[in-house]
Amino acid sequence: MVPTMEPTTGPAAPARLRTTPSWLLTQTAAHAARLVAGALDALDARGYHYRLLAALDELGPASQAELGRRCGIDRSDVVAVLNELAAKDLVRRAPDPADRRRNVVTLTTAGRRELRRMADTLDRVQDTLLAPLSPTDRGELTRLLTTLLDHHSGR
Amino acid sequence: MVPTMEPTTGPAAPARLRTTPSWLLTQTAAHAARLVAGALDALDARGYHYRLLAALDELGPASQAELGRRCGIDRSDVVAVLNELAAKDLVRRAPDPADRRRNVVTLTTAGRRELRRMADTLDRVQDTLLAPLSPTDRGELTRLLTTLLDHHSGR
DNA sequence: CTCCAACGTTGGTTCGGCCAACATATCAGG
DNA sequence: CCTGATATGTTGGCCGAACCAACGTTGGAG
Repeated sequence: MVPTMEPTTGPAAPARLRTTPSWLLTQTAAHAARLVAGALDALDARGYHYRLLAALDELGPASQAELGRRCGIDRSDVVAVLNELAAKDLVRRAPDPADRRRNVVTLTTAGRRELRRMADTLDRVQDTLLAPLSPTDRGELTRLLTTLLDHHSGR
Repeated sequence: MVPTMEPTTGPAAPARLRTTPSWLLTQTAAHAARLVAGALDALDARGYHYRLLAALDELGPASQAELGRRCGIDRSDVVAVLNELAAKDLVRRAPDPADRRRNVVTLTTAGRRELRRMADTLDRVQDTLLAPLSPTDRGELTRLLTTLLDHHSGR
């Protein structure tokens, strides 16, 4: 299930909070996460699933550690999510002959198809999320956030 | 304890993610949350504690439900956090004579002092967080996020 | 050959955000 | 006046994202 939380016209938050960037960031992110979760829920997926599928699509077959590093997901969490993806045959996991420590994770055809559905769904979510912003503002926001993200994730 | 996660120069994330606003938002928010949590941890506090103290300082004595509404914190969570704050004498909880369903929560002197410390700490965090942005950009970011937040929280 | 590093895996933890249920108290309508 | 809807505080849960420690296996560099 997924949170409902419709337009509950809440009273204004304290000014001290409303003017604190970190608060603005985490709150808007929370709203974004709600939208994403709600949309992915209909596809029986979560954020981690999409991230891994997207990475696999872009990188091609990769090890679990590599996937985790790319997506900012802990190795241990990658295991669990990959189990779920494999159970749905969206992904295949095979031992790497070249390095027997590794598993080579491969995107299946069904996986690629499912990724597409998720991507389409999420595209619509982005529009809902950014609804009040002009195209220019959307670009600005992306630029600013990218700058922050690059800065805070080791260059 | 608090997550460490220093500048682990991670490999670039998939482009599909890096260009998705909701992803940028949640990721930067995660970094922000780490910084905030780390800073507040030194004061033996969490985000919820700061939010409630800040709201109390701005609203004056208020009921728990009101506080929750203002801060976007669930009633049930307010109870727990208020217990912790009361245990440290940062806050006092008394039954409202005018409406016996309610508790009137009051900020103590120690509470006001502690709020100050937190606010100072968090001010420094904002600077760390926004380090790579010019003053102009910081303003822009604040503006954009505020717009989004207002839009998505019932006007 | 020996260590150390990397990998996958298991089994935890924390924090923010939720929901359901209940008892008590208030309040508005019949 | 009574009765039913509504608000409040409280308890006790749940979930997702993000972490961490530890273990056995495997690889590689010295």
